[in-house]
Amino acid sequence: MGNPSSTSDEILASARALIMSGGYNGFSYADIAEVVGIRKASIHHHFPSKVDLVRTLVSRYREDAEVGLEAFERNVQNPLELLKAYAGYWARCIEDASTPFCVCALLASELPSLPPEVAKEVRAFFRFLSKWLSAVMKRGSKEGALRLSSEPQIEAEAFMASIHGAMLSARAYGKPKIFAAIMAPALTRLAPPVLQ
Amino acid sequence: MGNPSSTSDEILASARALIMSGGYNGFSYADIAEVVGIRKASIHHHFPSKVDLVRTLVSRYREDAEVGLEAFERNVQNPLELLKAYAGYWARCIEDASTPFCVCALLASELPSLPPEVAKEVRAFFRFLSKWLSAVMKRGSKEGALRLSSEPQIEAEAFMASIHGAMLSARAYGKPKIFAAIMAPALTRLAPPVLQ
DNA sequence: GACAGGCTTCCTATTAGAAGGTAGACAGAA
DNA sequence: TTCTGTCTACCTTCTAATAGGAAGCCTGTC
Repeated sequence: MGNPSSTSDEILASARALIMSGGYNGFSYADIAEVVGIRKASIHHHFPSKVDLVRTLVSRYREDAEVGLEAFERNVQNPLELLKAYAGYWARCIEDASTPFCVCALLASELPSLPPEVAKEVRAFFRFLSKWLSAVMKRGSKEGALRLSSEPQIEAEAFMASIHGAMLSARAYGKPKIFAAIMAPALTRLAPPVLQ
Repeated sequence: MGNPSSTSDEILASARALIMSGGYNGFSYADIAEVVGIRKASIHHHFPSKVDLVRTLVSRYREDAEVGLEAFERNVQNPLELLKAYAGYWARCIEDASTPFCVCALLASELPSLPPEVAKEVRAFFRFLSKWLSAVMKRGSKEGALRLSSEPQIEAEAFMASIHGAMLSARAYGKPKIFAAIMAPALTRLAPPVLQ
């Protein structure tokens, strides 16, 4: 702990990439060991069990998202632009294949078979993202920066569902561009009349 | 082979339920053996390898979907009602917990780590569903039964993304009702002006 | 009708390897 | 010295898969 890229950070980073590709049961300590270049037993020193590792990883993932969204809000005031920035962030991640899928979206799909401690963290991520999107929708509606056709909470859930579904389609078709193609009309629809 | 519920059908049915809960790597031959009440080795008689089993399962899943959607089209002519029937079907499946998730949506999220033969079948399912939705959108647009704000193909992809994303949220929150709550505005938006 | 052969289905037993995890030793840093 | 991080070596359980055989069933032939 301390140096910019400690072993435990490397373990978390490789586990993140592996989960992103195949979910909780899609990777093993042996896979991480090979990527990081240490032995399996050394991983247990940092994370006694697989549950510890993934719990930490998901918790960290949510913290990173919190920091990232706060940064967005400092740079972008307009709620519509904020949603565009969020969708654009994922469009770039998917198109450059750096982060082709949301860790928590993948884990949520496996939720019933996940260890309870991990499931809890995944649910916390969904609640956090939903809350943030709800707040953006609510503010946008009040300021006239967004045109909502339902309650802000429902609009937030629908927006999140589009993001996750579009991500899934991009993966299924192997066509990253489909993500932006799906999100573009969803964003246009939210634009106030004056901008259309 | 022949009797209404053969052993191989029982194996496929239990594998389907197990995949729906935890994906490709979330179940084993031992799990199926316990549910069906036979020995692991007997499963290998029906499906020599796990890839054979899941390939058959996904292929059968697509065939079932084809038959189901054809039945919908015989009973419902109006394109908007067809989309409502499709969303309603999933709403019921999720709410009564009988089929709480789409097998292919779950497998698609794990696509990069799936055996190639299985991945191929999953992609075929997405292409099939996309094609069906596109045709419904196109016809609805021509007949004036749907009000599209984008190209029919894009509307079809966006609709499918909403279905999958809403499914994921219902699972993440453990609240089946959220599925219908997300789909309702999506369907209202597609209704032609005269119906609003 | 009897029976021989083949086929289907399931079994026990076993394999090789991967999984997550532990024990204990060692080297270097604080 | 003690703590940290890593190692080798090992354990147990699970995993998919195979070998070989027993039981039942169908079919054709005498």
